[in-house]
Amino acid sequence: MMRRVTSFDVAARAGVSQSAVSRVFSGASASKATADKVREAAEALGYRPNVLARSLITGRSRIIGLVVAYLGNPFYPDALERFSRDLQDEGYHTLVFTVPEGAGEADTDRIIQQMLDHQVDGIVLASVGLGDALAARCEAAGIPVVLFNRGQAGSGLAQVTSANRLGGAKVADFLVSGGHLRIGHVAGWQGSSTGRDRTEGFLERLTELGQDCIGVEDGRYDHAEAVRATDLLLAKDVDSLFVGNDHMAFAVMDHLRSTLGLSVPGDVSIVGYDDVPMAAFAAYDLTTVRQPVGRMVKTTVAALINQIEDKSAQAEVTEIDGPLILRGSARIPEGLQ
Amino acid sequence: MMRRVTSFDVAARAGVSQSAVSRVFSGASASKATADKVREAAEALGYRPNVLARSLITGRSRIIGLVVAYLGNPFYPDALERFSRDLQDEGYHTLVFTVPEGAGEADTDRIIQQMLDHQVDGIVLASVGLGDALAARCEAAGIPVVLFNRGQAGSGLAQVTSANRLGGAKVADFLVSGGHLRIGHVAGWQGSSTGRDRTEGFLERLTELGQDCIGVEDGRYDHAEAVRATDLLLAKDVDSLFVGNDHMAFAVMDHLRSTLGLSVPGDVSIVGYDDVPMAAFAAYDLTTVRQPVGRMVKTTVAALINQIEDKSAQAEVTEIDGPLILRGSARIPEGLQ
DNA sequence: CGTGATTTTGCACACCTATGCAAAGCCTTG
DNA sequence: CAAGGCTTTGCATAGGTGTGCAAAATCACG
Repeated sequence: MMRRVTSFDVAARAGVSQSAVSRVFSGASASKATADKVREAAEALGYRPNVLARSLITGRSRIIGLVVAYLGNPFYPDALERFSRDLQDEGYHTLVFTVPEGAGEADTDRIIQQMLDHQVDGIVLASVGLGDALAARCEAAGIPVVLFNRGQAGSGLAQVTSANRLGGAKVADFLVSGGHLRIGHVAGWQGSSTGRDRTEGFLERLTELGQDCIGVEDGRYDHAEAVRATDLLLAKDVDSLFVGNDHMAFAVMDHLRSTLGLSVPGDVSIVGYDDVPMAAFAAYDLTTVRQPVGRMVKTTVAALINQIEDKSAQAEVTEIDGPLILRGSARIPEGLQ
Repeated sequence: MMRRVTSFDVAARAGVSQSAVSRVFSGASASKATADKVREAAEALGYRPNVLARSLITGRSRIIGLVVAYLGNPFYPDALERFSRDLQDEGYHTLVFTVPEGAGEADTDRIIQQMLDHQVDGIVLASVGLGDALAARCEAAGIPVVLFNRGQAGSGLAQVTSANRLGGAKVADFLVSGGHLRIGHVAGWQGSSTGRDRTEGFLERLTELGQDCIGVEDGRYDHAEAVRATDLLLAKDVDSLFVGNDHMAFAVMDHLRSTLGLSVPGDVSIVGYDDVPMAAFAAYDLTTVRQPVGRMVKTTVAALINQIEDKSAQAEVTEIDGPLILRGSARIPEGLQ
């Protein structure tokens, strides 16, 4: 195993000092002449600056910690892929941390410590289920944090979500104008801001429209729970369901069609939330509110880098609007055909 | 922003030398007495060793580079989640690199360089589409590499795959004993070893059974291509299709049922490969060969760590067998009901 | 208690880069 | 040509840890 080639080697070959080499590679000022000599020598020797040494002295690792809980919901892999790509484009890298299913305080602490140990420059918390403790501790450690697809009122943390209340309202508008009279709601986990906001926006708009919601059941973003909730609502004879995310909506549709032999949208209209790629598959053809992942990720990255480069920058709270995507899982109002 | 607390601070408080502190935290020998004093002082000051400094001097970062191309196929998020978790358990961390869609030589080079820059201790190449150049260069850089779900004959690299040839053969057995007479194959990408192996195992066994394959079309692991391939095979009047992975099989089923109005398995039996979680969803209920992700990942991690800790360890080539999972997308032989 | 073997400890240096500071170089202008 | 301003350069040090080496401490044993 050859010894690594260092800036001293390059300096020697180029006939300059080590600091000159450093300056050339860190973008500081240097004359054209020396820059050329240094680059040539570096090229010849195959020199690359040692990231670790650089991070050690600058205190900036150019690594972002991405905390994620559950990749089974296809919304998150999609986001993860984009995060990795966008951060790469900005010269950052992505260290992934997964939170075990039933993560307790202890697990959370360990993860935080590990991120601090690696001196990540910033953190993206891309998981609805994470306790507030985690966010608070990141904040306390003085590391920029952005919550992705997760809000936390009054936390003072930056956050990027879709316009969940508005999205919920759009679904209400859509179902009512579609002539549905017995509307039910399999809610997203009410312990999460996204779940609550979608539900509230939905119910408020229904009230404004003078329509009742037959029933609300918490599906906890979980397949089995969603099925259980669906059964409860069916007992109340619903003709339509707003389901808190696509992942649950698939389970609901499968249950309605395969287990109960019902027709969607013939017997029950289904509307989801997220517009994951699978929602467009013909087997589901799910009408749903799109969360614009691309823009959400770009906004998150921008907010994070902004905070990193200007520590005094205040935390922004961003909501990104997404359209209702009309497909075949819910009766479509005549005017919109 | 407080200054970080260093091993010197701990040493001072504990009344020992810095090296004593270092030894306690790096697991080297130390007397019980000093170890206790050091730990207590560290606890009081909130000291944690600086990972960067440690990596700089030991040359080991305890970071694994995970290269992945396409997370749209749910097999990979599942694997990624497990990698992150298992590596965390072993004290390693996961730096994720995504290869852009049409990645050229230049992109590949950049990714390698970035991994080398970060001095990753090992690399997992979890992508079938990656050029051999990447693998070769990692090897050249002297960093342990394991190919995940991807083979490369004669490369001398460690690799972990499922038993793809055997899996293909199982499908052949199953379709033939189910009484199918006009069998077609939407192949996985023939530029990948997984694709080729599944196809070869399948075709060889068909031949052994004295049965012809009506036609083979390369679906390139892509939705649109799979649909195109399906149309070509349907023109030959197939009664069953072995599709190279589940991800394509979903597209094929959607196309058959929704676009063409055919019944699965009534008109055409479909068998996939992977057994991603979605294959169990009622809408598809896909008969498929399971790739045991959990064991594949664990094996990969073990092989990688083995190579890291014992550089002379020779690269192992592991194949892991997985069962055919019987569901409703293909006619089931009477004996197996 | 003395001697030799073994463990523990501290010193000093290495790892590799970035950066403040002062000296040296260059350019401009009268 | 000289003076003054600006840019470039090298020196030296910091950043926080691991580790070889030799001294010191501990232990075993006669």
